[in-house]
Amino acid sequence: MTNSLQFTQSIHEWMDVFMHRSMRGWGLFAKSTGLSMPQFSILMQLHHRGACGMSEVSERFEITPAAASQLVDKLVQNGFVVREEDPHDRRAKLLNLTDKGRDLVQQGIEERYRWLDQLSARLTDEERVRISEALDILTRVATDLEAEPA
Amino acid sequence: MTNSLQFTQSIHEWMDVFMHRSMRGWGLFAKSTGLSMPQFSILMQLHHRGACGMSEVSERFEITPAAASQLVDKLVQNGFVVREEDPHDRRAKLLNLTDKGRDLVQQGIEERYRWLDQLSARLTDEERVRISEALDILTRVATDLEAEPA
DNA sequence: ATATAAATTTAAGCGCGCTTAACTAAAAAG
DNA sequence: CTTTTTAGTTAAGCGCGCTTAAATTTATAT
Repeated sequence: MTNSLQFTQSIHEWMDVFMHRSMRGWGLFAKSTGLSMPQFSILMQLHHRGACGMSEVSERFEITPAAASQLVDKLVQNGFVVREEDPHDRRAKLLNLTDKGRDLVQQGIEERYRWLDQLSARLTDEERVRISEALDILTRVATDLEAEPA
Repeated sequence: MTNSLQFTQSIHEWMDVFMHRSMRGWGLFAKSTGLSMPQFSILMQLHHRGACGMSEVSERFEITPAAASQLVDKLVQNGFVVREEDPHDRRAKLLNLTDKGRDLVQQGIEERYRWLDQLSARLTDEERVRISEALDILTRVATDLEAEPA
């Protein structure tokens, strides 16, 4: 209990620094590509979760199917995404990243991680080990917490 | 060098989990208040950096003075911000949070931290100490890195 | 005193993401 | 085989954040 306060303060400070820097970089990258944030998010989602239909986009982003369709349409027009027919259900579409889309995502991910790697370069071996262990614990607990939303 | 890869992976994983959850919560809160993200950001900035003029808002968010003026205007109309004359320069305005604005920010901050505190509750005392130390190192290094942008 | 610069506001207009409503086409149910 | 449900699209229209351009007021420089 006594260290709970210290923990709280440490994680809050880290969060402030981290969020500020990370969001900034992310936003700037999205802007530099000419894509809006919602458009870029769809690309990222396609990358992380793989091909999906329009309805899934609609549900995950909590927008109407109409909005999803229009949003995706711009990505298709710009050559980042292909909209194919689902062979199992001809009503549905299968959204997939094109090579161009995959490149952009990869570029975004690298951009996003660059700062963290600069951080890494400034640490000693011992610090890296300790931080690595600490973050693994946090990740595990956070993942657990997500899994059981109750 | 050998542990550099492990560190990279750990921090990237943590980043993914953390960003996802954190941004979602933040966005939902902003939405629940009826404020847009840019509007809410101005409130947060006023809270963190204190009163300032229109030009500062304009510069910090990289928008034109006109845009800043209009954005702030909505916050004023909704009673979150007051726009007073700067006594030292009657051309300039001094933006300040109202009590209502301060309350909202406070609420947002608590919302934003709630998840982290849930995380904390699941850790042992020893884990908290170790994580706390690790994050402090990261925060220090990150702050240093920001300071010398070169 | 006059000219210039700075801080801000107002107005017009654009693109975006979003919603509702109406529509098409294919699958599933009866 | 008809009816209903599901997946997706299109069109009209709204609010938002943004920009440029023009105007206003106050400070600064000459």
